[in-house]
Amino acid sequence: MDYNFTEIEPKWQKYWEENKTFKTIDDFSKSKYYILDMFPYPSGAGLHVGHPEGYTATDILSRYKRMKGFNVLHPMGYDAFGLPAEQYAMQTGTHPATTTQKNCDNFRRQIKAIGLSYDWDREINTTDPRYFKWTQWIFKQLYNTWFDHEQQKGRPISELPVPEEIIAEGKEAINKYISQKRLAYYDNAQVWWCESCKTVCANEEVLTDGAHEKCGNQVIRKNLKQWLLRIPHYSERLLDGLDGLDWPTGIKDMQRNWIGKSTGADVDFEVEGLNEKLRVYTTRPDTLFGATYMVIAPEHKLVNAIVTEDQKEAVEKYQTASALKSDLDRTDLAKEKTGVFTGRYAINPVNNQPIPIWVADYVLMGYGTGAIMAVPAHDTRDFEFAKQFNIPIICILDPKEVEGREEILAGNKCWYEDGVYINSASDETGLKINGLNKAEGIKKTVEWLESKNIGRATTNYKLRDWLFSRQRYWGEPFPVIHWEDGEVTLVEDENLPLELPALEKYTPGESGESPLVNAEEWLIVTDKNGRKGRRETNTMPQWAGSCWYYLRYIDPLNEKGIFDVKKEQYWMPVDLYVGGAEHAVLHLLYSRFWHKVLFDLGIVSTDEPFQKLFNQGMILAFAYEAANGSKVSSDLVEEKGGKYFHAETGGELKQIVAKMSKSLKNVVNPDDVIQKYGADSLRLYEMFMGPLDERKPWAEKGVKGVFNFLARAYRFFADTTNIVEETEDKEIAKLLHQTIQKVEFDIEHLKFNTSISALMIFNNLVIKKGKVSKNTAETFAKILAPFAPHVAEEFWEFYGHKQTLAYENWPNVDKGLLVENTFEYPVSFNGKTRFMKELPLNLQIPEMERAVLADERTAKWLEEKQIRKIIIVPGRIINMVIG
RNA sequence: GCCCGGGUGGCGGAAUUGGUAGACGCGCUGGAUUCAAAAUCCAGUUCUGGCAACAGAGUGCGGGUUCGAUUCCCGCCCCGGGUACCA
Repeated sequence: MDYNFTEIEPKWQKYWEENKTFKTIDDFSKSKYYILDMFPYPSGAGLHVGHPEGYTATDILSRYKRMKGFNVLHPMGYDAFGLPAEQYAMQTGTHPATTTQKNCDNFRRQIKAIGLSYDWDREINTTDPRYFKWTQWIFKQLYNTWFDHEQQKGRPISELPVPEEIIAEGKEAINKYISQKRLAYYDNAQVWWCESCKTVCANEEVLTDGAHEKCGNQVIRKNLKQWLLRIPHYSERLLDGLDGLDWPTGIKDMQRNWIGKSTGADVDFEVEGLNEKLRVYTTRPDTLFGATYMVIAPEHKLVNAIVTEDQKEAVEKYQTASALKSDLDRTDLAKEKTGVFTGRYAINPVNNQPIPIWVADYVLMGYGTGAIMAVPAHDTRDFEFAKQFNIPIICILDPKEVEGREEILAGNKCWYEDGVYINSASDETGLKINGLNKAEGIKKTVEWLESKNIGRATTNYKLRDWLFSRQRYWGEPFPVIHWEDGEVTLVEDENLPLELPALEKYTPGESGESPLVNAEEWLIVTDKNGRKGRRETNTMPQWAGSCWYYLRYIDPLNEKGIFDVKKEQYWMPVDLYVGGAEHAVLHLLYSRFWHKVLFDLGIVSTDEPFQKLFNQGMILAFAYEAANGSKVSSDLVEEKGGKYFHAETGGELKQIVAKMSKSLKNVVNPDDVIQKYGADSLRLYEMFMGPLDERKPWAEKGVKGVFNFLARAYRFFADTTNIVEETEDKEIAKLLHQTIQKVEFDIEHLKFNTSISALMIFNNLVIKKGKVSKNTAETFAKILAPFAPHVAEEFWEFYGHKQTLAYENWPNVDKGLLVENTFEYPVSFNGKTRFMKELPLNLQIPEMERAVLADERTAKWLEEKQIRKIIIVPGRIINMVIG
């Protein structure tokens, strides 16, 4: 009986498809389980073996949960807007929709060949007008929502209270006021611009070295009219929500860092000879006594007022210079700090001392107030700056028993941890914190500031407004019209979706406009009064479609609404969401933001979308490196006796592990693996490689290993002569139930590698025994089914069943079979295991002691030694302390 | 620099969370089968010494706690990811 996977697998894939085996019914009486994969961008290259890693894991869990009686929602779709299809259109004139369609068809074919149990009737595609109609609809909700900070909740814009004085100013002022509150707004924004892609990018899409994440080109700053979303309003909610989620701590930490909450105080400083106050934000108001200078950002609006006549030239020169610098230059840590004295002094409110005001670009306009008080003794950046410009450094926090304390007290070393205040009291102002520690100092100083009305406790966040438009064709059009009189209106719901016009040319406008400006007929609109308007030519970023797709799977064909309310209440939240960690902050933060807005508006029933998140690790591949460190393409590598050589130069190469890449020619295509070993082997190997969340290299030899397991299992379990109608052998029965238990536990904990190992161990035993009862064989087929569903269905049919086993009950563990009467104890002397001794588990400790002492092997280890102590842990170990 | 992960045989990785380190798989060695090979089956395989029984060493490094540490604590080193003048 040969394991003929090329026959078995298409047979069952056809069966599942024809019988709609995995169609999900909205049966509200059953317990639900919503298990979601991050949907792919359908690239022209097709799947690589990294995709099926997460997909297989969720498929195993889905199949298992079905057998456990759950109603499982397990859908797939495509995040299909994106630049590659548009770039291809520019080169060839092929409509992006055509390219996208083709790529999706290929992805679907590849995914189906893996035997994944998706409900294909729920497939969605973000570029489908029936889908993006609702993306546009959500945009309208964002536009028509404001955030009530008091209630910490998004509310309809119609409920926004407008102050009397604004109403008095008239309609224009009211509209302006309202637009300042909308979660989506249109404004001039300093944005990142990629000259090669001819589009703006969100902060998050710019890498730390200033390169565009998508293309690697260096981005520049540009001022453009853009759509932005006020995600920072939801900072606190986004932070709070994390606590209740079952997510990897690393991802939660990354989101927390990204939101970047900090608490401190705003403090107002009088400026000498000027009727202006300089407001700073500090997290360390307690160190005010140590403030020896102040810094304002070069773009600060008070710079011109503060700078004195004789410093004017130098400051202006500095402002110009830093305006020209890219953000990369400004944030490059390697460089030295720069700055210029303004010539003017501020008054430190805690002791009325004048301190110089400097302009320096290490202070950023976009955070806090764009101005700081500098405490060089207790802040490393200020310390560096003060050293450079010979500004006094006054230590006000005694670190006490710390190495280098003298240096710190002398102001030669920076100290930013806790301590006891010194030099921190003023009779004149009444603030005295000497002797207190950091926490007490902060509290007392803030109270003092507030009582004098010169400062207040404040919270700041790093999170910025989300730049939500792109100068692209292949994205969702904004349902927005800009009228000639300046009014902005949204397209009526009944006129959604607003579809993309056909274009002849996909090249973007030079001035930074999207290709949509070329579609004149689409672009220009006239209302019933003859007023002319122009449609928004920007389109939404790719994040838009992926922000809410998990909601559409719930009711994908609904034409009347975004989804049915009852269905949403039944299926949400997503119970398990599996995907790559590269979406840790972007997609997952954006999604959570939209979801919370929809929740506040009463559209969805849960505050958070994804209850449990799991990140699969990246699949890497072997690559080869020459002696000089250069990488060698895999097709030029020859293996001889476990060593690797360059096919042309003959030089020995080192095997390394690297990301799969076209240039290294080490990309593995699942199609090839399936052709050679079958889908069940592909699935098994994806899971057997190692823990799901770890990065690990693909090794074809490993695929062979799991293939051997399936082939061995097939030869045994598909052979009638091995399957007998008898009561089961005791050893097999016991191991079978241990295996059920192990597999079940491991699936629940997403430890698929060890569950497969357990199945192998069982397989090895029955083959050794030579025969097995029919009942056992059927049970084995069931527990194998989530992992290798094709071959499991084949066994099931072979044992005479007419229906799929996809909905058979998961076998129960017979606990009675697992009870052990004896245990083989490792007997150790001083912690070193010396021999094994089997003892009944019901033996009392003194009896056990006697039994071990009576053992002749014990005597050997006791020669000339005394027993000091005997440690016995029933069911675990026996250890004798001798000496 | 800071925040997360992670370092275990020739390789991928196990270890019920303090109790026999190396499950399972790959590779390798020997044997069976075969004219031969592939496939398959059986045995062995952490390292060092020994024919063997056995002995010693061993989970990145150095300390510590413990009868007992891959697991807990302290101090380092290396690799991966994130972040970066956020006051």
